[in-house]
Amino acid sequence: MNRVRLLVFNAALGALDYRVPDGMAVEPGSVVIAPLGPRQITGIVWENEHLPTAEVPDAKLRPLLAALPVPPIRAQLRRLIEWTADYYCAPMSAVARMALSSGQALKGAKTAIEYRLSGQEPDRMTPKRAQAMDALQGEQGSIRELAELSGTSEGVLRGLVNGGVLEAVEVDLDRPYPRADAGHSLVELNPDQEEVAGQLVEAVEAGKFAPFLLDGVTGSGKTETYFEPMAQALRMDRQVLVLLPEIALTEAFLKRFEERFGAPPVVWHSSLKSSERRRAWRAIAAGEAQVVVGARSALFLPFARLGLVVVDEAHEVSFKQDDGVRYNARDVAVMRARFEGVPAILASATPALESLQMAASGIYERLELPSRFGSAELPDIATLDLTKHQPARQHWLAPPLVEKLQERLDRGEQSLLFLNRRGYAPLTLCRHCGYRFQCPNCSAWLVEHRLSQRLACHHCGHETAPPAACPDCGEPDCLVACGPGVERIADEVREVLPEARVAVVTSDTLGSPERAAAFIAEAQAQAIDVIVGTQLVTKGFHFPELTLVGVVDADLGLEGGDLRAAERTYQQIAQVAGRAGRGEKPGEVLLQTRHPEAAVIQALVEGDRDAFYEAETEARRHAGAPPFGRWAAIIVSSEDEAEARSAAKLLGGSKPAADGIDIYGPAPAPLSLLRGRYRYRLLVNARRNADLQKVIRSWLGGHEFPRGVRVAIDIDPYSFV
DNA sequence: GGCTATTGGACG
DNA sequence: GTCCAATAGCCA
Repeated sequence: MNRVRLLVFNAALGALDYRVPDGMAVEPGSVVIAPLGPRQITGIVWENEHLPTAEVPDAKLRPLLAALPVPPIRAQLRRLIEWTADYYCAPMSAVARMALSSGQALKGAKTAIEYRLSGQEPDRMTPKRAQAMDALQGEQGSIRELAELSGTSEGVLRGLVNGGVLEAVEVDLDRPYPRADAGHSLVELNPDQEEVAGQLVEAVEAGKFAPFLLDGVTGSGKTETYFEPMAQALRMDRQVLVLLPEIALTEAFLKRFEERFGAPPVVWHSSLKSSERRRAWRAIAAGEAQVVVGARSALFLPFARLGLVVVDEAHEVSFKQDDGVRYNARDVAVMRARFEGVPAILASATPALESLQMAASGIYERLELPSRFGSAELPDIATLDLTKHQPARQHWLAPPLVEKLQERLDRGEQSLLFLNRRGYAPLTLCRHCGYRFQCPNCSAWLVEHRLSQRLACHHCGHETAPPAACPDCGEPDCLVACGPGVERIADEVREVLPEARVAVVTSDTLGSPERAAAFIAEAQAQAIDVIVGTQLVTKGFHFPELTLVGVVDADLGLEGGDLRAAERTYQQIAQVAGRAGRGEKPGEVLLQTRHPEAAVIQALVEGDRDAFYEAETEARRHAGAPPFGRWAAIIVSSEDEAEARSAAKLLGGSKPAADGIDIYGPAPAPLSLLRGRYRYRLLVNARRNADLQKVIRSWLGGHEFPRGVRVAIDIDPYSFV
């Protein structure tokens, strides 16, 4: 009897055995439809020895219903799915689902009927028919397209179809992508870039796993450098995966890519339409998509012959997925390259400490681009002590910063103000009774968005219109906005520099690729004088006339005291500073701070990255954090506060005592109410040699929880939220 | 007894 | 996850 094991797309079931009916051909990796009770489910044929399950007698097995018309998921990707599920303590089915991320593609080709001349003569010739036959020589298309082309009516053409003069052809709706050409337009590299590019090209040629840390200062031309190994992969007819942290960044990247390779790459992100998704997925699986640029979800795409993996802005925290399967795309990307046996390039101007450590210990090869491209110099960074230079009441820009902005405006240069807070004001309260507007689903204040006239929660999407009177005491016109968001800073700029053209750049205003492209075009055409933006503006953008960067609140990121606060602050400010002085003119950066003596701020001012990383390394060693130890967070949540608390307590009461493992908590999670769920958190710290995942699995595996309770495991947590 | 809400187990 | 059947809870 021909039986197979399936990984079925159901977290609770995992693996089930089925019988392969006569005449159906399946192999490991085949995507199939199987019966489950009265329903049908999708599954992937898996190796028995990789997917244990309870033995079930042959007689109980039901036959598979169908094999789907897609190439089998290759062993390399199956191993990656296993590794990811194992490392992040996630169900394999949830990880596998990310690989089959286009339901449409699984159904196979979507075809349409097109028509072309068959060579047969019509039984009866009319002037219209002659005109059509004349115009359609060598053409093919739908009836509508051909009618347009020939200047005749659809009726005339239907007549020709019935008479056999036009023959029907079935065509694949998913048109092939334009081919990228490795030699389309070569860019000139400086000697540093040449050297690094040469090494990377060799690595692609060798076709072996090799992880690289491409460590280049902002503006050093990292992208152009890693374009060369990409070109090498194209010459070898191998595919390339490029991961970018934000969709907003892809526009700028696409433009540079097209200039270099003569055709746009295939893009992949969560907001693709289902038809685009199908087209991309099928082209990737067929090996026809040459270069795929995507957000982290592109990691699990079924490449047919991957030749290189690139992670750009590899330090970005947005590579850490925080819902569903909580994985870090940067780390999984390296594993993907490893299973595929190809090089991986992590590119960043401010690498994560873990990445630097990997380089220091010889696991990653570090390649440096120490200077900016061309004549550009790194900008001067100085602090602006807010305790000495106080902004006016209800204002947040200190006078010296305003003067600098005015100077740039007078010279026709651009400025950028960075504040990592969307909206107008982070808190609204009633002047009369002190009532604060809070989200009903989360323990968070509602943020006022004046542009859209809403009070919005940034965690769950809850929104209301600002009321005319206080909902608590009923006093009319009593609401006051507290603190600044980017919209409010933009208002302040318009007030102090009335003639300046100001643009607000956040995920609210730059949500779609079209709007991102429009903004970039406007900024490059010098139609904007002052850009006010959140972390979205810290990366990727290249505006040669931008010579001043003001960080509105350099201390903001240090609040909250989480593990990576200092590193994130350093990276964010170094990145945003890197937007200044990328052209001929030198750049200047002003950091508004109340703690000019803080180590992070000092390191930025001195430009002493090594000193910062050394201090940070010591802090990590002390906290048992990566790379010296590892953390995991276990979040117990329920819509019922008491239920969540008691479940968390129960878990806490059964903490295992394992060597090299410490467990803390439970305590209310930093956001103790999120999207209507009450949350408690336990933290697990493991020495480097302890098996963190194994301890957690056996600890949680021995527990039954009430229905409403969810337990989420976050390995290597980032946000600590 | 007859109806609905809840819960636990099976699904291969 | 979802369906189904057994069970508990409720009213008449």
